Amino acid sequence: MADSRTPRSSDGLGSASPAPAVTRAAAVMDALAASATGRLTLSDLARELGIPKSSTSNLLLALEEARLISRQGAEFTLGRKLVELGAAYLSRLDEVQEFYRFCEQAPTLSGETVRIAMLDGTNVIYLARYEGHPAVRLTSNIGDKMPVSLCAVGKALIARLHDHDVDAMFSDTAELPVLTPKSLRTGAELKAQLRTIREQGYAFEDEESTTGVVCLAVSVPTRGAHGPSLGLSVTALKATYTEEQGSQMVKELKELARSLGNPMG
Amino acid sequence: MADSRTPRSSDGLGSASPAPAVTRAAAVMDALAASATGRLTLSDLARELGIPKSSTSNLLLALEEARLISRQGAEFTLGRKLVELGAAYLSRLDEVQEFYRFCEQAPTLSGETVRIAMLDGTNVIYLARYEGHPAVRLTSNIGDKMPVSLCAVGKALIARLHDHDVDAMFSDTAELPVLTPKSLRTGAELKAQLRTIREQGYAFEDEESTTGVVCLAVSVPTRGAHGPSLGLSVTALKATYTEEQGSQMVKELKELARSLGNPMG
DNA sequence: GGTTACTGTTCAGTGGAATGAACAACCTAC
DNA sequence: GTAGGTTGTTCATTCCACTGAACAGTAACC
Repeated sequence: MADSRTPRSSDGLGSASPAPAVTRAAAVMDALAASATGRLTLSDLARELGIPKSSTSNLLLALEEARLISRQGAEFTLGRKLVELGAAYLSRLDEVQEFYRFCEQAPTLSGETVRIAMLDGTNVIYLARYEGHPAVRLTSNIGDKMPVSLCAVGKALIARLHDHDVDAMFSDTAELPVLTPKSLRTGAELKAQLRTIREQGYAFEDEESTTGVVCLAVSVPTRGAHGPSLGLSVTALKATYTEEQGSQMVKELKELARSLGNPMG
Repeated sequence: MADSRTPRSSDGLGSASPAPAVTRAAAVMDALAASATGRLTLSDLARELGIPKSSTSNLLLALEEARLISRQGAEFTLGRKLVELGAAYLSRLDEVQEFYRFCEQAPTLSGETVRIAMLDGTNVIYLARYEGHPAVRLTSNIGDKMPVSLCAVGKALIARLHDHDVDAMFSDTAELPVLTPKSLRTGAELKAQLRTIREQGYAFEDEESTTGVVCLAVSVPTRGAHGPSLGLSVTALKATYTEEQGSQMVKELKELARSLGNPMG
């Protein structure tokens, strides 16, 4: 009862938003990004987002004109403009621009796959990858998302948050996504690891996302006050990995992180 | 007289648009992507786009909530969500997903820098890069844009268009952007090359974007009816480049292109 | 201190965009 | 063929988001 007055609050979107069309447009793109095939029809979108079909039609027309989405017959997909904009975002991240240059100066790392990733909610997004002498090529691509609990970079990045922020993301009993038998299962397990990570200054992943693969990661000091939270990781084969090699990698990762964290490093 | 009635047509945006807020939001992101520093204030944006400040404020609030832009003090930048969306777009392009795998099977190419790019208006956008044994590492990054007239891929891609489409993009006297003394200068010069490219089946770039560097490129047959126009290029040093090596590269590029063009190649 | 030129915010009035019912154009089905 | 399920489109009505002027807060200038 009570204030069932607001007719539009039926959708889950933020309550009194200033430019609802924009919020909805973003929801459309999210839905397309989240859908399995990346293709949805007008009716699909209208149903999923709880927007009247006629309004959805208008919305899609505007999005299409802006090339933020693309119409393919009766189906809609994300548009090319998004590649452009995403690239523009990355081109402004000096850390990414400098990443390749710095990787080459790290003797141990240069033989392995090094990646730089960004924290995004409870996921990390891989931004760039350096493969010195690709013995094993990872299947992961730039832009791929990975739950923080499943990878070393993810753990390194949330280890930097305050406890109550982590608590807000994961309750102790929260069920975490699982990819291998060694994947962490609960929020509590994850938080226990964070303590170790904070003490050591780096994170380790032991076949938690891919069997046969281990990872080391550190976080990059954030430049300025508002930049995204960035981290670096190295991937190695469990079969050939040694602690000795690991500590050398961590050392080099930390150097890289320091370089990237210092403007004009 | 007559229909000077529409008060809002003062901005250069498409006339009667259905969801103007969306069109404007896209314009905001474009402006941020185009600006030199990637940082603009509310007033900057309002002035540049010809939108009242109060409206701009609302727009920015909604964009920020959707994480399509990010506020940093008084300045706005593109938002992280754009990386996510751009990545989602690319992850649906099977050609890009398969690109790395196929590159490794090309013996000559595997020692060079191979790239896959997408046509976007009068520019190409580089989507992925493969560096087998990086003798020379290019400074270009994924997502970088390049005018079609300045690179082999660009020329290969517009060679595929009909003449009248090319004419619509470039008049004969159009002044093309110039990066080196060898850059093409006019639309007419460009169009003359297209004929050769169509005959040969590949495009060549002779130090037109970077002195000391040559490029070969072919276009990839478009899958389905609506996909983007994709092309492949190899980069080599002019100093070590031979015609013999070139014709081998073209052969392998064409094989790659054919593989990528065939679903489940 | 006063002036000017900015910044971004507030708020009431209003014009245009969102709405939903009715529509048309398909399909499959039995 | 008629019914039931789609699909996306159209259009008059109505309400809400946009507007613009007035506001407040800051910075630089003489």
